[in-house]
Amino acid sequence: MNEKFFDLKTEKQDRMINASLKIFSVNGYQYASTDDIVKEAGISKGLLFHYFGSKLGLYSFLTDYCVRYIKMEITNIKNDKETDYFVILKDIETAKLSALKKFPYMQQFLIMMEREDSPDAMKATAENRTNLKALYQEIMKKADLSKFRAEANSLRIMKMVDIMLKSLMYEEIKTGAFKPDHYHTEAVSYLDMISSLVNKN
Amino acid sequence: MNEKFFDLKTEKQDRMINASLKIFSVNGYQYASTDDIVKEAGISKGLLFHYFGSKLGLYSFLTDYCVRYIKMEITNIKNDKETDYFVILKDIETAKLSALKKFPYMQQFLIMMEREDSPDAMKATAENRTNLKALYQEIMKKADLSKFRAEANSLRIMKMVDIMLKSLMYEEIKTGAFKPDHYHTEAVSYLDMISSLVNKN
Amino acid sequence: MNEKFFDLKTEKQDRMINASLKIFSVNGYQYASTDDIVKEAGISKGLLFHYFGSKLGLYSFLTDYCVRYIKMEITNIKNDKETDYFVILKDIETAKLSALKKFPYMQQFLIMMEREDSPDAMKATAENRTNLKALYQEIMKKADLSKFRAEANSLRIMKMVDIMLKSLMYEEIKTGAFKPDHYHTEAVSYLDMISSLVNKN
Amino acid sequence: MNEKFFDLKTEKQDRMINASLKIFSVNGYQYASTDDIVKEAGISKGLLFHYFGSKLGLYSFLTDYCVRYIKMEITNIKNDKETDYFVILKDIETAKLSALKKFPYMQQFLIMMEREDSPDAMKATAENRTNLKALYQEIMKKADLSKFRAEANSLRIMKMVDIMLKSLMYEEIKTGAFKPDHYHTEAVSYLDMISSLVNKN
DNA sequence: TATGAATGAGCTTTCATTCAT
DNA sequence: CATGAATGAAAGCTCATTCAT
Repeated sequence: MNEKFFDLKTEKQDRMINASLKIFSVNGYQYASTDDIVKEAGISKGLLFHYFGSKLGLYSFLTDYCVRYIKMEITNIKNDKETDYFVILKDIETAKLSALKKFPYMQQFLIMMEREDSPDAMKATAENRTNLKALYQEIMKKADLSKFRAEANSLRIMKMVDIMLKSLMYEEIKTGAFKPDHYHTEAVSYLDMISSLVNKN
Repeated sequence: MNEKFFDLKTEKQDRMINASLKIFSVNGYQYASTDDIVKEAGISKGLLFHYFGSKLGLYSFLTDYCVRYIKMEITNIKNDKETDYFVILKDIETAKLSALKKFPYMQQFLIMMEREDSPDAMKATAENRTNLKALYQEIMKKADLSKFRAEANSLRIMKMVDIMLKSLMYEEIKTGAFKPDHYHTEAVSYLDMISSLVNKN
Repeated sequence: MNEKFFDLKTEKQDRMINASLKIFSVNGYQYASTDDIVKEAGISKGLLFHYFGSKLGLYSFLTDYCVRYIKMEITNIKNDKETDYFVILKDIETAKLSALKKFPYMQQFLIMMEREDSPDAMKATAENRTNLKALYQEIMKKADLSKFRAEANSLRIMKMVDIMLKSLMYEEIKTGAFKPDHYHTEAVSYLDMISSLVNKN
Repeated sequence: MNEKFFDLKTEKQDRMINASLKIFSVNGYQYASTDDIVKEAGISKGLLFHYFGSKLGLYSFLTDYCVRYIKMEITNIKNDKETDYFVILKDIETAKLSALKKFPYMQQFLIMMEREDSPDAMKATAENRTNLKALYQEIMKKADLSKFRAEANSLRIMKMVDIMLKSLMYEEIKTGAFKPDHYHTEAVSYLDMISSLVNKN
């Protein structure tokens, strides 16, 4: 991408980013048309390609941008003392919720990114997907997994919970308008249930 | 579709079906090119359209075919007496495994079908998706959910398990060659673990 | 074409000819599909091409066949003594009417042939069109044009009448089912009117 | 169609229109290839579809455009006082002649349009064909048909003249290069002759 | 910097024609 | 003689990308 993008007025940057996130989130990489993106952003076709070179370049940039932003939100808010796996997860969910204020489509974009089936898009985002996963693992080092019942294989539990939360959000995205608060309530319900099943006592 | 397709030698039918399943599974509806399909099947472009009318017609046929096939496998193998939710699920997994012998890409195709984001493809498969879901629900009526611990909300548990199994397979598909046996072992491990957490005692 | 066509049973020959005439008449050369023709004739695709080599070859054969047939009908029936231009024309119309008994689509085919806009079809039928025109001119040599009023340029009158009759039939063909008797009545009305305007007294 | 077409330089608009008129006139709807049109117009494939959406959309636009243009020419030039049917017709012919200066293929296009046998093309032009016919009828209300001899059925005479003029032009178009002036002379000759036969005295 | 008209490779689909049986 | 499954060139159309202004 062309670094001069950051010299644009913040308002225009955000307009372009939000428009792109929206179109990619709603349609997925392949069905997102650059025509729709520039219409939504109120800019010209040429400008998009001037700054991002290609549709894939734009997608790649957005991936970077979102992962960086989410990392920041999560790093800021987390409570370093907490050791309960499920409580930490709930904190992360709360942090994500706050990221949606500025960029309403950011979460949807990240969820869609992980389901992307376009080979190009997958290649372009591989690094960031790994990146994000690493962050979660880093955070989760603090979790005290010894609280888990003996029957609960901790790796499997963690993967299951991860998949569960992503699917919940994906489902809401697909069945119409995604409502952050409703999702948050659902997510907490699941986490509480799993917690009561997995933690001792 | 043109019913004369079924008059072709079974070998050719299977070659066409397998090739289509493969290309659609690997690329998704939109990115699956009819050129690739005919190349893989070793037939001409015209023939494909002679039998299936359109790319969407082919996709629609495959959906029908797979759902019907899987339903048959599941109906045949299930043990009517069993009431344990997790044991029933394991029986279903075993049934699916056997379906893969003839059509290696059938499961992948069905998994991809449920994630399809092309509006056309979604419309064409809506009925079959509902259909398949109904079959699972029918089978699951026999499950005795009173075995679940009080903390386990049965609807949430069932949804979670469903998502879990699909994601497991999807993950294997996406990270290279899908190996039925490996998937099966994994699936059983998860089911056993969840069972031990959810069932009383 | 393959002359062995004439060794086929007359019934089959006629079935193939009638089917072809029908499909070409109704759709015109370009929109007539060989699939429709073989379906209508109850024969296989291969047979059609075995005898006629190509769609154009079939079309060309039909042109020949119809022109020859119509020439025969006209030659047989005409009254050699008649000299009134318009009476001769009415005799010809009556002769054409009788040709429709065996080949219902023959007239329509010939009318459509003259309007054909496919370059290939036009080239293939040029000779026969000229041929047919020559026959009419030959017959019309007997007409006593001195009966015409001075203001009536005989060449222009003849061309006008010719065009008029063809258009009348074309119109009936295009607006649904062509009814020979209705057409015949109309044609005679026009001929009578023009006669009364053009002939002296 | 995309209204931005009219923002293009007039020269380019005319180039695209003329090229399309030419290719459609010469080949008819079905045989007119979009490849030929863009080659003739010196533009890319994409541009054609950008402005007109589809081959049928282009055809439909041209129909509109020509009918509107011809209506304008006819409305401008006609002499409101004239009541002689044949003189009015000659005025119309003169008006048409002037339309050909800017768009040489306009008349040919309209003539071919009335003979079109493609179902799609026919549906798309039905309204405009009716439209054009209505204009002629409106103009012809001023004609004083009481001048006609008793033997001349006015409806039949008018239809005959109409068919005659169209066929004259069609014939010239089909037998090579259409020459407006030559056609005009021919048309006037026919009109004068018919006039002298049909009008009293 | 910003525009949007213009491009063309690549896709799905059609249909006259061929050829193994 | 007869079949019809199979072919593939050519058509209409899409959309990410370019470039003159």
